[in-house]
Amino acid sequence: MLDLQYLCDNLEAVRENCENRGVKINLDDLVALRDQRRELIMKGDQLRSEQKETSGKIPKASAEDKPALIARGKELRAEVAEIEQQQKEVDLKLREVQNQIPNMTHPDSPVGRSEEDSVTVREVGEKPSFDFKPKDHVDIAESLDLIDLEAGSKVAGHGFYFLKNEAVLLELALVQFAIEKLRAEGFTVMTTPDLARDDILEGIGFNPRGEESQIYSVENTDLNLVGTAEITLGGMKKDEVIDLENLPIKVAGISHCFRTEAGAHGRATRGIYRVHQFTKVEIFGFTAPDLELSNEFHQMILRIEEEFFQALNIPYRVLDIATGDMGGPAYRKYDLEAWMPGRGENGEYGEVTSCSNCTDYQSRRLNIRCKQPGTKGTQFVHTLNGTAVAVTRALIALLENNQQADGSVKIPEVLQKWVGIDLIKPGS
RNA sequence: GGAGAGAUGGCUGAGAGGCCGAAAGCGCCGGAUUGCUAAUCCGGUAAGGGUCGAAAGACUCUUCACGGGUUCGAAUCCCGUUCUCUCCGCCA
Repeated sequence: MLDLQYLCDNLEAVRENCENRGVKINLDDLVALRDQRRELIMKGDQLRSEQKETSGKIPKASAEDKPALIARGKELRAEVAEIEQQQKEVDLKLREVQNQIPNMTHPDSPVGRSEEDSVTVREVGEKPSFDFKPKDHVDIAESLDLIDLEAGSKVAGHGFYFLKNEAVLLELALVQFAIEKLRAEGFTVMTTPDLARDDILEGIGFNPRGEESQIYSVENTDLNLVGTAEITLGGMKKDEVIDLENLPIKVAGISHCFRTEAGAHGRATRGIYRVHQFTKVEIFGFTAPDLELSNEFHQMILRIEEEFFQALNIPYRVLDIATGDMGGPAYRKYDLEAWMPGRGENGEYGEVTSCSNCTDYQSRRLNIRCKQPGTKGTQFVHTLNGTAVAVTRALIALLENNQQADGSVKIPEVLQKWVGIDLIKPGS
């Protein structure tokens, strides 16, 4: 959510930004509602002021003056209630409009409506060349007995899976490797709740209930299965005031991610590329409200994400995501796409991680502020998030890039200490 | 799941219908003083909305977990909710 005052003071810039982001919105409504709100506040203030004054006189008033004052007090109470009701309604409408307006955008983000408009920043690593037809992860997993998709469908439906044997060890190894790396980078690591309340989801920018929601919600409660630990890691500081000297806060969390994938039917449904549940290690940061600092933090997250895939020896490219494709809260967003030799005809890149600088868009709604000792007031912190590793996608890249002609798969060296072997062989 | 206790400013913690946006302490800021990794003294110090103002600021309203209610008037009384703590039960 953006600041109301800011929105009204920068209508043209906001209008252009909405245009670039592909968000249709009537900003005139916003201004009209803001004006209504202002009038109601002024009227209400005036009435409450008189109300205070009236009731304040009563203890000292003479017996003959009292009844009139009390009667006036009753009148005022009714008038105040009326105004407050109107203001509540206006505030609600205002909030609705405000929530649809996306964050402002980094000046360097490529302008465009779709994925194709994103810009490749760099390609890193050498794509493996095979002297055989590389298999996709489903076929590899089949011959090595690593994933049971049918069992997943049986117990929970399409989009669920069982990892088996070395795939289990690989999941744990990927998580451990990520955690080890993040601790070395100074992050406080944690495991997080897999459920969160509606208001936390909304604060982060998710729409927990509704037709096209990506979120599984639990009936008869205000709880939802989280789509990412970004929700819980960001939500953990809700309503807090943080001393400036304690920023930045660097946290990372292991969680499961649950996504309904509503509207994604028919898109890359094979295997474990698009699933309803996966394990992820998420990076999250709270910084001072200073673009220089949060942009720097953003670059650090990107660096960590890249180093992770470099260490696994998986080729990838970095995309600077176009305005129309980055979602409401982000000010700037990068994706890492790993090379997946089994995708498409001759291999394709597939998204494995992303990272966003959300500036104060999330913190405003979550009410996460910071305070500098000795200064008046508070400011909303900047929040950032990124994926250290999303296990299923990383697993796809790992299996497909490291497959051998004999059907075996090499384990990247950095993971071997956890997996315990250097090669997954058929029938082993 | 059952019983009880609680939720007050950045933190600790008083307050028990009007004199309370709220004592005191800590912390923080400014100053004085002595000098020596500090002590003492004095003063200041909540957040948010709105109006006016170029700004500094002035004025005003809201906020004592949240939502209702009683009342001319609620941190204070009543009801509901959430959360925390203690005890009991159950349980990995």
